[in-house]
Amino acid sequence: MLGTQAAERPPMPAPTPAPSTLPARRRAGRPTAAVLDQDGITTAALELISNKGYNGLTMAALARSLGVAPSALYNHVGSKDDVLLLVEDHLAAMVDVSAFGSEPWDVAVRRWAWSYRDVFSEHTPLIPVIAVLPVANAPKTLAMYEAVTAGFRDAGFPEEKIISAIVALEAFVFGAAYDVTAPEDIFDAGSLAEQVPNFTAAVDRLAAEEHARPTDVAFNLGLEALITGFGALREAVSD
Amino acid sequence: MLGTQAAERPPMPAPTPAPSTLPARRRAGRPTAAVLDQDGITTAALELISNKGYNGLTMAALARSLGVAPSALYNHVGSKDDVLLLVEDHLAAMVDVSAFGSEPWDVAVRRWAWSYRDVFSEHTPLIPVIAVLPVANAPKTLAMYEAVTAGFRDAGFPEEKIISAIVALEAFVFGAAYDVTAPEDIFDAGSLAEQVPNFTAAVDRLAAEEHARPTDVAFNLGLEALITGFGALREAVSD
DNA sequence: ACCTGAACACCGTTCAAGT
DNA sequence: ACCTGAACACCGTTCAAGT
Repeated sequence: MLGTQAAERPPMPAPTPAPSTLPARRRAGRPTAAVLDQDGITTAALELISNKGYNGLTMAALARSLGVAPSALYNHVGSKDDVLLLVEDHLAAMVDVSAFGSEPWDVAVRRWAWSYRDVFSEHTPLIPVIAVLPVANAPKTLAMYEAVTAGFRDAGFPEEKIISAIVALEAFVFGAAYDVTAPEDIFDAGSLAEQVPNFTAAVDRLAAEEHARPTDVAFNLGLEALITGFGALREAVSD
Repeated sequence: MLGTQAAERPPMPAPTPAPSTLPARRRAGRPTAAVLDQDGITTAALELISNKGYNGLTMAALARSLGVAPSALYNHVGSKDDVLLLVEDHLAAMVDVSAFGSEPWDVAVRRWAWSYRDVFSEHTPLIPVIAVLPVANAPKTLAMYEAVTAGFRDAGFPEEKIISAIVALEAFVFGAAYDVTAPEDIFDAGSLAEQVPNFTAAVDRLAAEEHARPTDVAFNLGLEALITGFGALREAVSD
């Protein structure tokens, strides 16, 4: 018993710790300089998600990767949802809105929508958060909306329809982001195949036809229909 | 101490319990007739979701509402995700596909899509589950796909495009289901309003204009664009 | 086969104590 | 103000024991 107990902790810790590459163990109490901030938390969360996925993003794991106790995080965020919000806003800044203002409207929408889908298809657990997210709490997300709205206005879109069109496009983008993550054989009816002959035939026919990823073919089909439909709403514009 | 201990449990339980309206406490061991099945679990889960929302749907709460221990559930489902799958398949049967085969294609798609959105807008936590769900495990969901596929084929849709069109419509429906749940002031930029003038103007303009719910206006706009765009893919058909 | 009851390995979050 | 450490009230899931 004594032997195993001794192994748990060094018997005489040095009063002044020797210089070491190991992170010095922090004593309780306020550190002289804050070790955490929202940017650092965001970066660590993204790193964790990239390595372990969203199941690996726990407050404990996040704290560990930052070298602090879990409770320390709550000095900088109100909840885990706040962390997800920080991540979401970071990702919104990566969505490509550069074509609005430089390219024709349809080209700009196409580039924006594909980029938006690609970014969030790797982060679908954020979608429920975004959908309910007041934009006031997400400045980079808001900046994205501003760029897109300006693009629609300059393209001659009637102002009262701009938000509705963006909301509809965004709904399609989010739904399509989930579809990207679906398993390839999601439409395999298995033993029930003979009970759904039309469906099975259509699935087989698509598989025989396609070269591109089915999820990309579907996204392209829907996006082009939306662009065509919404393009007809535009009023005559000079340039 | 003796007093409090006595209060925890009746000191002498009757060997044969007297008839009572209280549910008789089950002893350990296999009951003579199974008390659980998948239908009962599904019904109890729906009831729980309806009363307490998805946060209230825990394996413990589900077991309690069924009068069993939580571990008993695992004789009938493999995991909590299996429970969500049972609920999803039940809801799929409530989606209105009745217009396929009796009404024109565009009317049928319109009725299906609105119904699909309405059903799942109250059950958005299922959407991540459906998106990755192999249809072989969800017979009622599969039956819905069969009805829609047959409707598209009979309307003269080229077979190799049917699945892509359905996937695109479904993506839009799922994204729109989230939008229904969004708070009304989701687009209020707050103190950042002056930094996003185009966006703020468009949001204000929409608010001044609309009578219907903004989420319904956006859904209608997108759905009609998709119906128009996809309708053009149809080949000439006799009836 | 199908139940109970105890246990396991987690969660997110709170809060007193320390500097 | 910003950290540690202990504690709280949960989770979903496993498994031996019982009939």
